[in-house]
Amino acid sequence: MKIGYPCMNETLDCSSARTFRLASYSEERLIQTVEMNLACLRRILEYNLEHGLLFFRLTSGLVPFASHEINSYNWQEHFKMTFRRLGDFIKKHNMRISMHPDQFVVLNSPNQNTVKNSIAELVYQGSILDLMGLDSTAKLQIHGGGAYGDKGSAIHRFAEVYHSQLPDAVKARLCVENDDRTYSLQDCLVLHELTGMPVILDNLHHECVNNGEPLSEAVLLAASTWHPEKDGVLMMDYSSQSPGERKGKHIQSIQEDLFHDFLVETEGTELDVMLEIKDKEGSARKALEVARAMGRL
DNA sequence: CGCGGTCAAGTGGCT
DNA sequence: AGCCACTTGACCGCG
Repeated sequence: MKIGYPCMNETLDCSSARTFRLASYSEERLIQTVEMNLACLRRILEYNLEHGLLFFRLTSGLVPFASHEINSYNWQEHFKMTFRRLGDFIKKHNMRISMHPDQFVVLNSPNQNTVKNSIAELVYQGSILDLMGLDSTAKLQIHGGGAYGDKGSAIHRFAEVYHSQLPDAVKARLCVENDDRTYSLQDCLVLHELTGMPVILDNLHHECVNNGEPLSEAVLLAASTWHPEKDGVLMMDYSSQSPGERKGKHIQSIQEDLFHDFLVETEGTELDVMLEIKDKEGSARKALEVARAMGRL
């Protein structure tokens, strides 16, 4: 089992998601920013290695405006070697990588322009992983999208876009994750049937929206959608509810007893865990200790 | 130099 | 009807 955290490191004094306003766009600014972002990413990966954190989610902000029409610069070529070196480091240390395109990526939107922009964003994020030379076990995780008052047809529209419009390079990496209000695990399993995409399970979202499956059963169902060679082992997002706050809100810092219970419930299934917890690597390191003490690493 | 309004993009639940 | 949260705040103009 690999344990990790998303996007940013709070210990280090750098960000790999620096950006700028569209109004300030220039090629020079773009190059400068990407350079800083990738340098910071390198430091984060080194930190992670040093602390045994072998799962990491890359921020989608590595290359600002990468899928925006204003950006016609060939940053792929310009940063080719830097990406390759990052990828070599990742592979050398057997790290697992994911990316999570944000809420604007909606493949089943009735708005064709939204779909077009979504695909461009997926192509961009996939190309990061391609430039790093990572295989298809490095994943892009998205949600089902909107329901538009008729989730059944929204699901089928998703599948149709998947088959008719997505490049193979994206399809090879795409996964669907259950969300906290619309697409349950069961809905994601239908999407899996229609497309072959593996299903990422988020335990907190599953608490919010489910069809009565206990977590232990949900984990088995999700794991069955992962092809061991092509996809790697099941990825899960782990969090717990922030007490007294809006349903689905992530907790500030890991509660070790709950994480312990989670590991008990998932016993017997191989999985990599992404900790979606506010204090990032702090909680990830605590989780590592819990897992270590239980002999799960 | 610190604060606060705003930032490329969509959706649905809550107040 | 408008606000807010979402995998992650960061930028930038203003005082």
